[in-house]
Amino acid sequence: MSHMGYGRLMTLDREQVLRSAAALLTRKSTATMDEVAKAAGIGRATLHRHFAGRDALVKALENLGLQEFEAALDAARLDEDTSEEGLRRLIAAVEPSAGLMSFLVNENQLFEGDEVNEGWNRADARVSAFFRRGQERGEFRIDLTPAWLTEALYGLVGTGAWSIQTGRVAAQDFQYMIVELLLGGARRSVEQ
Amino acid sequence: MSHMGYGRLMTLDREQVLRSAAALLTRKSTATMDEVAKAAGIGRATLHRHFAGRDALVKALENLGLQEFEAALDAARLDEDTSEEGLRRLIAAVEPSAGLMSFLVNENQLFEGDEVNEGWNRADARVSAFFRRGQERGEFRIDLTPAWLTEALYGLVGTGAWSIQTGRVAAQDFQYMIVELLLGGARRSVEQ
DNA sequence: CTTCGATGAGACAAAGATGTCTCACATGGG
DNA sequence: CCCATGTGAGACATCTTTGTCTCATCGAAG
Repeated sequence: MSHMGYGRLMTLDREQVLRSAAALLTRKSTATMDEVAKAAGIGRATLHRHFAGRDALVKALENLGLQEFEAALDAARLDEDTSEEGLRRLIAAVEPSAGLMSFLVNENQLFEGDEVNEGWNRADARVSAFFRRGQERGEFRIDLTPAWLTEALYGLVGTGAWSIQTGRVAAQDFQYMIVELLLGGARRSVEQ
Repeated sequence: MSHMGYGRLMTLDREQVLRSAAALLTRKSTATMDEVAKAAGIGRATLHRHFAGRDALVKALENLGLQEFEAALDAARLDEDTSEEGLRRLIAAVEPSAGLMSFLVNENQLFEGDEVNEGWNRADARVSAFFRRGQERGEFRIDLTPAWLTEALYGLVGTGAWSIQTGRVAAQDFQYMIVELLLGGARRSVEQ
C-alpha cells in the first residue's frame, strides 16, 4: 500500500521519480513530460498520477530543492566557527543538490512577475544574513553587498554544476573551485 | 529600399528587432514569436519575414552576442597593461551586452549534445588564454584552472545582469561587483 | 497621381505537448 | 485461487505555438 505523504514524508516512488526528473531537467530544462517519464522508467500516465501536471512537477521539484538547501544551511552551522569555515561547510553540504539548484535558479527566471515560492525568500535571508554577519565580524569585505554575495553564491554553484556536467571542470574540484573563488578571488595575493 | 546585408552589415530594422528580442528573451527566455514581435512593435508576419523561424532568430541572436563579445574582447586589449586592468576593461566593455550574454549562456545549456556555434570556442579560447597568461605572469593564482575562471566569468556576468534586472543590485555597481569578486573574492584581506 | 514594396492583421493547417480516459496486465495480499 | 490496486500502453480531444498564406493598407519613389 502506497500512500501520498504529507509534508516531508513521501513515498519512495515519488522521491525517486523526482530525483530522476531533477537529473534530466538539470540537463535539459525543456524536457517533455514524456521524456521525464521515460527517464524515470515509468509511463506518462503514471507520472500524471503522481503529479497533476507539469506545473505540479516543477513545484514539487522546487519544494525538494528548497528542502535540501535549507537542510544544507542547517548542516553548515553557519554561525559556529569562522565565516570562512561556515562557507566551506555550506558549499560542501550543497554539492549534492547543486544540479537541482541550478535548474531551479534558472527556472525562477521564467516566472517573470509571478509569485515566488516564499521559501526562497527565507533561504535568501539566511544566506544574506550570513554574509552580513561575516562583514560585521570583519571577515568579509564590506564593499560587496550581502545581496550580491548571495546572488554570486547561487550563480557560482550553478556554474560549477554546469561546468562539471560539461566536463570542463573535474567533479572532485567542485567545492574547492567555488569556495576559493568566492572567498579569495582570482588575484594572487601577496602573502602566498 | 531596404536590403538584407551579408555578414556584419544589417538593416537598421533587423538590428533593432534583434535588440528588443534580446531584451525580452533575457527576461523571459520562453517568449513566443508573437510576444517577440509585439515587443519589437511589429507584426508576427513581419518577424517571420526577417527570420525564417524561431531557430533562425536565436541563431541570429547568438551571432549578435558573439560579435559583441568578441568586440568587447578586442576593446579590452587584454594583453596590454596588467591582467587586472585588462579584466576591468573587459567587464566594462561587456556590460552593455551582459543581458544578451546571460540569455545565450543559459540557452546553450538547452542544446544538449547538438553542435555548438564555433564562435563560442574561439571566444572561450581567448578568455581562457587571458587567464593562463595572467597565471604565467604571477598575477593570477594557479590553483584555479583557466577553464574554471572562464566559466566563472560568464556565470558572474550573467548573475550580475540578472541581479540588476531584479533590482537586487544597483545597476551602477555592475562592473565593480563583478570585477572585485572575481579578482579579490569576499574575504577581507589583511592589507586593506 | 500611380506604382511598387513592405507591413499588419488575420485565417489556416500542421506539429507538438498536455491532460484525460480506457483497457489489458501483473503482482501481491487475502 | 481470487481480487484489488497500481501500472504501461495507447487512443483521444484540446491547447499552444509555429509557419504559411492572403488581403487590405500605407508610404515613398517615380
